[in-house]
Amino acid sequence: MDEATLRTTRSAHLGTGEIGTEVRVAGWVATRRDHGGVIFIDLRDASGVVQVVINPEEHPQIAETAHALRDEYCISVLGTVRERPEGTVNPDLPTGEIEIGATEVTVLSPAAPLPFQIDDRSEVDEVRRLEYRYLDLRRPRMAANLRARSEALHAMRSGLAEQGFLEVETPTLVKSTPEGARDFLVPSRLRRGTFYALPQSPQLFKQLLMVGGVERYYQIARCYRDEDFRSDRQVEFTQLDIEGAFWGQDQVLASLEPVVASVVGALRGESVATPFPRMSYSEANGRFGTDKPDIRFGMELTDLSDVFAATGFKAFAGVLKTGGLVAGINAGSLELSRAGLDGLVERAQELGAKGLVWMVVEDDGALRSPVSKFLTETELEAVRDRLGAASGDTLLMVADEPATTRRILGVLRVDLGQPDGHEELAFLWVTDFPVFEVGADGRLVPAHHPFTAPADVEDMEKNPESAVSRAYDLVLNGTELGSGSERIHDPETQARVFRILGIEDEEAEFRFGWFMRGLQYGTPPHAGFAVGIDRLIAILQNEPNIREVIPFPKTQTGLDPLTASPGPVDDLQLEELGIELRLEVRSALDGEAEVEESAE
RNA sequence: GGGGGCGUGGUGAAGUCUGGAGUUCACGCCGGCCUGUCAAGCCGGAGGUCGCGGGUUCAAAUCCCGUCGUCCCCGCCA
Repeated sequence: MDEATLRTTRSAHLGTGEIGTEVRVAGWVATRRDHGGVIFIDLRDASGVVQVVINPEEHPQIAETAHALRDEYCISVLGTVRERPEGTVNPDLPTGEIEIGATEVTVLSPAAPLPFQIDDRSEVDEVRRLEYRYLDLRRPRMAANLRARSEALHAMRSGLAEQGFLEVETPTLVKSTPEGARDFLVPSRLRRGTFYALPQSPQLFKQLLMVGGVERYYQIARCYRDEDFRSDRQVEFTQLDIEGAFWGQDQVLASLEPVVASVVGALRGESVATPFPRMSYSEANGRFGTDKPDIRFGMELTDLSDVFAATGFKAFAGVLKTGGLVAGINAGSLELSRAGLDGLVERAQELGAKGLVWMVVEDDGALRSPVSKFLTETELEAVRDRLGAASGDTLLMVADEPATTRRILGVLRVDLGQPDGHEELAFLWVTDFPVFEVGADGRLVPAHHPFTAPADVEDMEKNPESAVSRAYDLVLNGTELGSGSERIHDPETQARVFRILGIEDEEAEFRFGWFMRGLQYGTPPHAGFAVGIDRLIAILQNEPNIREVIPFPKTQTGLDPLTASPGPVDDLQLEELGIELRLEVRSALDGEAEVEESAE
């Protein structure tokens, strides 16, 4: 088979310039309009669509073939490019001024009746789309997203190559370091009883590349985290991973900004102002109640603690007495029913609030609220004033521990105020993250990861809970696109961080000894970042979830409907690995198989 | 681990609240007619155990219980 025997040009490359020339095109039957006599075929290939005309009077030998064509048949057509007759030009089609008068039609492959139509006009159940992903990829939406993804990767690679970055591949079978997310494990056959893990990120390898004298590294890296799915989370995802030696935060941000901007340019044809604005972690939390603020809209948090300093309203007074925070947002004109307002209260409770105070501003300025009767006129007036209340506005207040108050109002703010699409792009660097957070069990956990450099080592040991790090996030429209930091480059500081985290020297040696040894050999100060590519492209393509920009994604329960993966394996395979399934697991699998058999 | 939405011919939806014959709409599929359409048009036809299991009832797509799948959210995601 030679391409020249199947086609000599691409559909979308044809125009009035080719009129009179004989061409051969190949592709898929997008639509077929059979008039009994003349038959029109819209032939689609990767470049676009061109109209093929079959006239049985001129070429009776191909009429039968053409009549039998069905949607999505793969065909090759020989014919002559000609101007369309007057009045039949299609201005909606890039090739709409011309058509191909067919002299020969060859069916390369017929297509079975389709499970869904190859167009964007109807929403098809996503599992069905994934089961037939190869057909889904022919639809304009997915074809455009695949193309966009490719262009984004290309823009990243060329932008980083220009800056002298070296693309280095790190392994995807690595040592399990049970920190943070759950690892995917891969059993070793040659060393039975031991396991590789799939990498959660190339973090330690890229740091060792800095030790290895690779001064500027990047990789388009596949990463794996065995945690529950979300619309912006798959267990397997792709990040743009970079690291630079002799760098600090400013060099990292300055290197990434033009790369991200060129991706936006490639996908949207618009320019993004650089440098991106920056905001500290504490400012972001104070103003927006989150470390990933969507700054496309206001509705900022207002501290009302002083207003209620001497309040008789017990719910607020109690919280304030124990160092809590009373804050509010003005959600604007929501026009919610009582049930709608109750829904907000439920949402707040779902997020962990003890309660939510709502107030609706009446036409006369009065505040309609279940708690109005507990508040003085002075307090109500101050609330109106501080929140800039206008007639019809809904005001929401939360009283709790400061972090809880901010977090809940931050989520409600996004629920109620966030713009629907992503027409506008608001990039933001959030800087000066804390080194540690207090985990659920009361122990300190890294706010980013344990290799993040503290701003001040002495301060970190004295006040670990409030210590600031050299870590930063990139945020786009309220979505965290990625994070990075200046890294710890001396082994002693690294050991001190591990100790604060409760990882004793012996354990640190067992888990990270291989890495810490590397730090002993003249490690340059270094810093880096990782950008979530799936999220970035999804937002730029205005897609509601990252599955739309991943060629073969998984469902929320980790199933790939196309391959029915994950699936059971042979006993022989398990035996080679020295693995035996627990009885209840095995019988659950057998039960499933029986159910499937009896269904047939 | 928890909360919620959804599941109806091949596809998308309506019907479910308020039980009464598998009813309807659009697309697709099959056949016929049709020589300038471009989401072609016209005529005809086929196609569904209403996700699955159980219960209530004279009667269940509809009410109840359970279960499976899926999506969204909380937890989780160094």
